[in-house]
Amino acid sequence: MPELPEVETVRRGLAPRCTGRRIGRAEFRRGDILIVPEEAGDDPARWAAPFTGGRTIIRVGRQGKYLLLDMDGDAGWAVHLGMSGSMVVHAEDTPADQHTHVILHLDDGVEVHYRAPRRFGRWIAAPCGPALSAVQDRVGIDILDPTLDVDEFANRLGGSRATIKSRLMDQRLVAGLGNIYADEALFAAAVHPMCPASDLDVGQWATLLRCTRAVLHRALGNGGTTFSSYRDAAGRRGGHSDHLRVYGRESEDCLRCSGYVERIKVAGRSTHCCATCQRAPV
DNA sequence: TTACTCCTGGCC
DNA sequence: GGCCAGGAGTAA
Repeated sequence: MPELPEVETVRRGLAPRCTGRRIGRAEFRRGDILIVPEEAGDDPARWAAPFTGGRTIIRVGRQGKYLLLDMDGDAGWAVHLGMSGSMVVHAEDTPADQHTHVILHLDDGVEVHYRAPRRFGRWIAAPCGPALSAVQDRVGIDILDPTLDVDEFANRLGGSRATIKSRLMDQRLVAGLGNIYADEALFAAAVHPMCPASDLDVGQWATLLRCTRAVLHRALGNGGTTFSSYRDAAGRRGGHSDHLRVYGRESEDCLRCSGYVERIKVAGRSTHCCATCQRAPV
């Protein structure tokens, strides 16, 4: 389940292989993952291929969970991996299975395969601007953006009685966290996931921001978390699964106190936390 | 704020 | 055979 560390790992793998390369041919093998301008009509894949082929990739960026492929001619793609997507660099003429929905054939023979078995991923076209312009209304400041300070973090997420976990996962407020790392961050900060966001005090906001970033950096250092399908740009699994401290550890001992990890539902998502050392809402 | 939808592989 | 996982959009 690609969240920020996984998407950033993919980006770091793709960038050196793709930046400055011309896309000789772009193969869009199915249209239903594409979000393109209305004038594309009912055959988005047919619109997307010439829009992409022949252009040069000038930057591979990321904001939150979106990969941003900027191309020359002021155009781009914001690519979301959904929960099972991968972007893998292959040699020329590598066979693709039925889950491979996009193949970019680069001018040096490299192929970039976008695979998304569960098809939750999307390619969102930016027809006349950088890739980010296609998604800027749905993705807020990246949680690792150094210009995001504690005050702004608290301003964005606080001011609502909604649970802190649902606020942390709202990509429009702060982008990058999904279900796994929201649980990990809240555990690290010893904040209960059901705590109303507006109840956090100044110290807790500071701790939460610091812990969230530490959790993400640690996961990045391990190449992300793989449970089943996630792969980096070289097709490798992530190594962080064994380092998770609370996610997926239902009824096991808490790693910080004498309590145990329980699994509850918060905002409709399965949530792992320690009811003993993560301060529960009053 | 909650519930449903999309989709498929993996598991019981 | 059915349920679960989950990001994000939408509907109730």
